[in-house]
Amino acid sequence: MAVKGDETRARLIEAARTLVEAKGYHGTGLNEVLAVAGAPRGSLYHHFPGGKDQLVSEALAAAGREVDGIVVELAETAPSSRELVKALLAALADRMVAAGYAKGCPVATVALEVAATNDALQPICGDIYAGWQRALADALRADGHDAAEADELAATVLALIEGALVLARAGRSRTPIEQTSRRIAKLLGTD
Amino acid sequence: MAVKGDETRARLIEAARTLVEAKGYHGTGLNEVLAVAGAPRGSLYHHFPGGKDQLVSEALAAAGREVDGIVVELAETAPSSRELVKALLAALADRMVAAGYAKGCPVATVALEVAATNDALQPICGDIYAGWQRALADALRADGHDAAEADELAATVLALIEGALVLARAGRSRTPIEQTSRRIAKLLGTD
DNA sequence: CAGATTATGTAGATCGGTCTAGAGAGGAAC
DNA sequence: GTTCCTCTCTAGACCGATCTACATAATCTG
Repeated sequence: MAVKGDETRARLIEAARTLVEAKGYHGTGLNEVLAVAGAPRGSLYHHFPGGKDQLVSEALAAAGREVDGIVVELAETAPSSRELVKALLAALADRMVAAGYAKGCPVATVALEVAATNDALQPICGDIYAGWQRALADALRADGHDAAEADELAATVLALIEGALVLARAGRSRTPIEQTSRRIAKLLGTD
Repeated sequence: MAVKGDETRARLIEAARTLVEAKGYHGTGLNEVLAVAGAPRGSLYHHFPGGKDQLVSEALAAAGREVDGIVVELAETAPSSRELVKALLAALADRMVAAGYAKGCPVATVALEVAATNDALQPICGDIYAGWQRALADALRADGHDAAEADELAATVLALIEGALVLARAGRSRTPIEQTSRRIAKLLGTD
């Protein structure tokens, strides 16, 4: 039956997503994923014949979509892309603190770990970031920013967000995120 | 013979520094460190009785000082803190590409891996970032920036650098670094 | 019954860490 | 000057735990 199998599969992805965000690719063992998901070993290799890399790939993709969802939700009330970015930073900071600094950017840790060593996972991380940057550039263009500059500006804003999350987790403090958030206003528009 | 011991110790730190920057804390095995350093297992636990955590701690500290050195060197010719940051970004990009994207920020990967799980290493990562931020704030103040804003501005610039390195490694491209470098002018002063 | 999924068990490698033995360079004693 | 002692450091075997991956059997569903 498809239902039960899909549930197990979803639980495995969810567990992998959480653990990988907290401890990275190498820091997350399949035993721990299985324990958190409450699934037996056999199920893992049935649903993910590609092994750990396939599981982590799908977990990263799911995490990317989760952030997309947060953005979409925030976009409904944000009056401008500038306010959207500030709201996103606040939401990411809340999420990070609530998790005891076990959450930050769900892609960054793996991206750094595998950049030079895992040709299967590296492009996946790159694609997620590219998607975020594209969406950000679209929002900036829709907001009146110069079309030619939107791409560059989107990369800068994305870098600021990622960097702020790194500093915040390293120092176990949301201060860097708040500091960066205030400065982003100066970068995005003149009001 | 104190000399020979110090050499072995230094080789172990150097090997750990390189491997940890490339693959992170969990991704770096002591066997590999020993192989690269050409040292036997006994030497490791003689010089680092605290085990892996002590070795990585000292490797991170050494990496932090290496970046300090790069900054000091660049500062001799940079006419302003803004130009210094741009030169630093270019140097980091060169270093990253030359290493086949095995180098980026030597602290970031570990900082993300251990933020919520290793109480011995987390404060060390935090301290290194705090030191960089302090130096940056001093440079900004010396450059005429408002003293009250210097701290916040330093955090933002540091976040921008860290984020640019994450995006660059994730996409195996120096483009994000170049894009953010061009945008730094808008963040740092008005010329 | 057939096919999909779960449930274990286990293989083989590698992990971090510990232990003991020995190599080799000063310094002290005579 | 030679012997011997001591202390630092190297060398490598070894331990239990854990890792990813696979194999096989039991179970469930349509």
